[in-house]
Amino acid sequence: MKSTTLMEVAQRAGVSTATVARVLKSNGYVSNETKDRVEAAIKATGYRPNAVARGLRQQRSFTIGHMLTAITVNPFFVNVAHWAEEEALEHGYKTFLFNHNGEADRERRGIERFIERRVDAVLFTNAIAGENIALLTEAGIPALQLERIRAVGVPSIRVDNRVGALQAMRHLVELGHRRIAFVGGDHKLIHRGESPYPSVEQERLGAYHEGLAAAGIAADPDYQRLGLYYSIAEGGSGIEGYRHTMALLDLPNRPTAIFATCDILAAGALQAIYERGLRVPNDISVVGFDDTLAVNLTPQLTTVAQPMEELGRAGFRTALAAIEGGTCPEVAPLPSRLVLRRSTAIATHTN
Amino acid sequence: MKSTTLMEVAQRAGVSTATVARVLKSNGYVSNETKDRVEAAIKATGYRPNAVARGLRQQRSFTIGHMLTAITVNPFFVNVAHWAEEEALEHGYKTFLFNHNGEADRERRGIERFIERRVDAVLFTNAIAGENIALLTEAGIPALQLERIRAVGVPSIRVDNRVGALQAMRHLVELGHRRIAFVGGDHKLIHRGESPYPSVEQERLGAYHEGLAAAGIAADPDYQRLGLYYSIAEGGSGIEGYRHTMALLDLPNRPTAIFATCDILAAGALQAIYERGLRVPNDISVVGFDDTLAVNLTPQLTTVAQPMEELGRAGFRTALAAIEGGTCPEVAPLPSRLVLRRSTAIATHTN
DNA sequence: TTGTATGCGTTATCAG
DNA sequence: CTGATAACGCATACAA
Repeated sequence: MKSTTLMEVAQRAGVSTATVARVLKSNGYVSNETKDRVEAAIKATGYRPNAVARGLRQQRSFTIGHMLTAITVNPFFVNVAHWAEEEALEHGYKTFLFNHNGEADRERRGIERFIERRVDAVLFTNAIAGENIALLTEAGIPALQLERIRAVGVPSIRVDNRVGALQAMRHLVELGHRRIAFVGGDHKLIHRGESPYPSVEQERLGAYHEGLAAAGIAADPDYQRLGLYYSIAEGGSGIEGYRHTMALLDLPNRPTAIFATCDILAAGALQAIYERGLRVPNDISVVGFDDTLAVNLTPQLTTVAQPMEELGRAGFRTALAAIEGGTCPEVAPLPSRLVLRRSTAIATHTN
Repeated sequence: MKSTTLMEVAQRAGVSTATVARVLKSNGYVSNETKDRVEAAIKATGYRPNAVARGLRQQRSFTIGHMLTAITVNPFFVNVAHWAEEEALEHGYKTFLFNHNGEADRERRGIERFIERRVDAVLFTNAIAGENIALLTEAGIPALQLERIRAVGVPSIRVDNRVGALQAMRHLVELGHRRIAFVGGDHKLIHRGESPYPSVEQERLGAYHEGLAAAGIAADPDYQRLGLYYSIAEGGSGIEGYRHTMALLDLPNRPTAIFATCDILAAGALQAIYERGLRVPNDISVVGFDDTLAVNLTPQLTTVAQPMEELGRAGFRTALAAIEGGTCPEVAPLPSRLVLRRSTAIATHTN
């Protein structure tokens, strides 16, 4: 059953395709009488515009590509993708997703697909390699990096990790904690490419030290555990956080609070603590980062929320501005913020 | 920077567009000499086929639509979507996603978008309304229901919920549990439309009773809690499971095991149990369903895994068969299976 | 083995 | 106010 075309509608209404197009876009002059006839014909035939033909004609597909790290591994990515899609929808756009799984080669292939599909712009959450982004630039397709900067000169929307992390530290300090551990990403392992800004990892670790210093607490290297957030190959479980936490609990003077800078890491931490027969938050407090798994963990996790909705929405809007305006507007970093739940409490055993 | 066209490649190679097309699709006869010239021209110009133009010409967009309930709420949906996308990729296809959030009206609008984009087929995980699917059929676009059947006469790939659920029940019984509670979806609240098959909820509840009967255990209505899995409006937290579990724990003779037929429900159950100061699995065992949140919960959850990868992959393959063969092949129900982790143990306090 | 020509469904320009 | 007509980039039937 072939779908109706403009031509068929025109014939049925006894007008030309140009006239049908005019009533469809409600621009240009059309007499009310013919307009009614055309609208009747449209209804009668169940005509639906062909976006493919329009894309070819207008040299614009009303489609963007969204390159993601691994949508099934960290819920952060689904959320950003979802809200970008939602914003796109409201502007007549659809998005294509692609997961590079941390492999530069896959990222390149994904970008090639995007180019073939003639997407009007590409969002990266997160990019891997600058030379891949360059493929887009060569093709005249605007690119925008969300959250993490992997290539200089490519526009981006960053997150202010510092505000939220500082709130978390202040919160713990106010609860009387002084032995606060940090479980987070290792800048050297995670950061790629170059950037004029500090990496996400540097920001979070920096805020940890800043918070410590503000409270007059000396940093204890034993309390600082750096590594990967999760292994994509291992399916994204919290095993990394589990291992770090076990090591922390084995310390002669174990921490009374743990700041894990990813909910997945925090999930592993909670498992380790539980296994040791300790209770959160009575024996030890835990703060996460992202606000993804948080509500589903036991106990519900106090965590630093990332602005995932705004990241996605602003991401699309900015890309659209680049498509239409030719230039990509600057966007101020989006703030993170602490969300209080049930995994933090007044410090006990503080010596 | 406009992208190169076949025409430009042809001119550069001193041949016609037809010849370039021939070497591109490596069909038809092309002399080695011209083939080399054309390939050189392709490389030199950085030519990339225009999928939009091809789509118009071939009356095939190499794109499918995937209608989802709510991708950010239940990780089940991301996983199915991801694997369908992955399989699609391997066949030169891309997918468009759309979340209807449980609203029939949104589903209709999403389908209209799919039709305008001229997708070659649509996957539903899960459909809401049969009359919406009919829009596709009228447009000559194959539709396929995954996991849940909401419309008769529309092809589907189902999951055998019974096998896995029976394994779970047998597992609990073997551990000595006799007071086993069921926390799950209410067929009357969740099932929509009509189907020749029992609903997912009926299958799971049926297996519960079957497992009970096989062990010679009388079903206790107090142990059976039915409702929604989660509220999309409430952001998909495990609050439903939390409430049911609290009620179960208040019972004079509380259960020693809970079979929650969704990991989100189980997450809420774990929170309730924790809040009451009981330990899983020592004081009470918990089994979930889906294998989504399971690895990240505390303790890691024993759960009935759904075949999400196969559902997605088989979903796309079957849709492709429908696109190319005109008819949609039957697919046998995909099995679910129990995955053992750390939330189940030998029953204590069994009177 | 290669080239020519036509049309896929729109939109946009131009003339009437 | 309306209608012809020409692309958009590609694939294919048909000629040569």
